[in-house]
Amino acid sequence: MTDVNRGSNPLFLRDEDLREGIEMLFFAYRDFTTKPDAILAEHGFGRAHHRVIYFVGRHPGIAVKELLAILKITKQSLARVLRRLVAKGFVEQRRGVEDGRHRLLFLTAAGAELEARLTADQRARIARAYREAGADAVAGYRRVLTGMVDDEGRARVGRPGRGP
Amino acid sequence: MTDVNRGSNPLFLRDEDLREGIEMLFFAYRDFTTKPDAILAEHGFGRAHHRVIYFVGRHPGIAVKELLAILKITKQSLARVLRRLVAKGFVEQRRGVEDGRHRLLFLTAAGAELEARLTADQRARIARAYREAGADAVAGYRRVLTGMVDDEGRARVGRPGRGP
DNA sequence: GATTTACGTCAGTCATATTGACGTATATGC
DNA sequence: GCATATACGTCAATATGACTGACGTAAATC
Repeated sequence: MTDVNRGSNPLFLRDEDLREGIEMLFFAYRDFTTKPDAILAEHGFGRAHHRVIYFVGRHPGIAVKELLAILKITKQSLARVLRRLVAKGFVEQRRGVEDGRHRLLFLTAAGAELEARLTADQRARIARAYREAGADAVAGYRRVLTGMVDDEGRARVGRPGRGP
Repeated sequence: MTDVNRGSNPLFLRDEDLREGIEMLFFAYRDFTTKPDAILAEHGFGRAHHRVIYFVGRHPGIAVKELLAILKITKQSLARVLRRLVAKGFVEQRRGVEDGRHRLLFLTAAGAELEARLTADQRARIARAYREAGADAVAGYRRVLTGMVDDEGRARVGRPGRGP
């Protein structure tokens, strides 16, 4: 086991500490989705639409299969969400040039605008928390959360582009 | 604005940094719920049942209204979940002594056992991430996440008992 | 005694997700 | 070139989770 007691104080993990960690994650996620949910409701969209818009914006030209790997849902679930986003003109599909089987996904101008609106509150929330906590705390936040996600997801965070 | 640049390095927040923060939260939450979801499926339960079991275990004797305030869902949504948990013998309702209108919620022995199973993976996950990251990082994680939740939720984290 | 509070419930609706099966177009390997 | 694998779409059935709106009951409070 590496890096035990690396900090200034030894790490005694009581059940109470662990539960606090669980709850903070729950509350943060809950409050993190409140504002976007309200914006999505204007269009009759749900949280799933937000996730698709976010990751398509983050990885322009992402293929359906790669998006499925990020979201970890079935293609049937994604299809229904994607269908509406395309129908309403927020997402655009283009046939892949190198591999004609791929349907590459892009945000339209309207999609990019909606993405910005949806993410604005979340970005502001993160920025505020980061500034109030300070750079050292941000580094700690990143270290802990990175340790919490599975290897596969760890590789995916903060690496924009087409994917592997 | 307080506490800006409190750490060893000044805080320049690029869009990239903020998005990374958003994504880590998404992936952590996603991976955090995978294992419990599988256990819940054995009983035909969903994530909502886990949340109720967790918070009833955390606050034995909590009233329905207080639970609704934590979960931020409608009483109709809670009722359906609670009904099944009571019917299957995981949660128990007792009429309040001081105030006869309250239905106080408790886990049964089976409920406590299920709660332990459900939370085991999450606790292990947090514990591992905490140990690998070190005490300083944990303090940072807590600082940042605390800044992210709304005031109301902030007061609720890590304060077991009956509630206000 | 009237009002408020806490809780339960019926009814209808919608979004998100699942499994399973089938079809089509394209790429790849022998 | 043909067989197979891959990427994607779709139809169908089903379940959970959440909502709004309305109505009822019991207990506390003013």
